[in-house]
Amino acid sequence: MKNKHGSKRALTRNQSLVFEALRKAKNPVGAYELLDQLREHGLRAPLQIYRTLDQLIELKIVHRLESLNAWTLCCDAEHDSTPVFAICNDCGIVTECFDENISSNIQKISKRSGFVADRSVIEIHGRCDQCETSQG
Amino acid sequence: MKNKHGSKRALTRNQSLVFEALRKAKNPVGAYELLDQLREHGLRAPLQIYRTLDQLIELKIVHRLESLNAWTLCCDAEHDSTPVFAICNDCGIVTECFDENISSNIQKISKRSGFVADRSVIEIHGRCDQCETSQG
DNA sequence: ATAGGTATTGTTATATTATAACGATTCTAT
DNA sequence: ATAGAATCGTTATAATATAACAATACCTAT
Ligand SMILES: [Zn+2]
Ligand SMILES: [Zn+2]
Ligand SMILES: [Zn+2]
Ligand SMILES: [Zn+2]
Repeated sequence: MKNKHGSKRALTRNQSLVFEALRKAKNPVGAYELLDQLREHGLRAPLQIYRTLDQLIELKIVHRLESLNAWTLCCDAEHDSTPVFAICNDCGIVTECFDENISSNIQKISKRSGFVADRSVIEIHGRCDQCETSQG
Repeated sequence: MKNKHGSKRALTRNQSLVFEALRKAKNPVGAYELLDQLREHGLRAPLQIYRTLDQLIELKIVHRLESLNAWTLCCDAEHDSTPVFAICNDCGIVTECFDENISSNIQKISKRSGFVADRSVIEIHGRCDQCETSQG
């Protein structure tokens, strides 16, 4: 994904299309919903979407939400720490946040059992502030 | 799932079948794999499996691993706190563990943004102690 | 610039995972 | 026993994801 100079390569056409679709969406988007939206721009097959999403994940600008089967833009291209996603059951909004302690606790819990962590999935379901206050 | 005395009801036939299949498995099992195994005992349709799994989750004796699309027995029927699953990429073994701090951190991270947590998914992928030490 | 090899992309087909709809059966309370 | 509610079985179908291979673009050395 990087060119020979190590700098970031511009996004390919498919990558840009998927990126823009995700950027315009309020909430995470499923693969087939992306496909529907991008048909008019020439994407016809699921694999074109899935491959592109994998590439954008590799580039660290997109995350997959495992408990939703959906994808969302990363809030910030630079983080190394494990993101924590807060997912609202009502409005579907997803907030990416970080917590030093959670990351270090995962390290600890891993070391305790000799487990070497690689990738963490942390997805909290509940109700966002807005839904909580507006509807009781 | 509880009878009128509030005590735990015995498992139904389907529940027992799925429970036993999970108990015998070393690792989490997918719905269609369960279906294959239980065909000889009279289960024929995916819904019979999915419904039963939902019931066992409701009974808090089974967990679903969101990042695997698979299910596993709970290590301990009594916990209230959020389980943390360590999933080995190599051998597929899944260890359910707990960490007071992680639970309280999730509370904090939630409160910070007014989010009210409901259900947490924490799944750590990596290599288990055994795979790590045996194969370098 | 051109040929040859490599990596990426497009396309078709298919696999895997999950749910909708509805009738049959069982359970529950009177 | 009987009516209503809940659960279950069955068929069909929806939703999500990948395998296989051909076509195209890309890189490298001449
Ligand atoms: Zn991020
Ligand atoms: Zn909300
Ligand atoms: Zn458990
Ligand atoms: Zn292992």
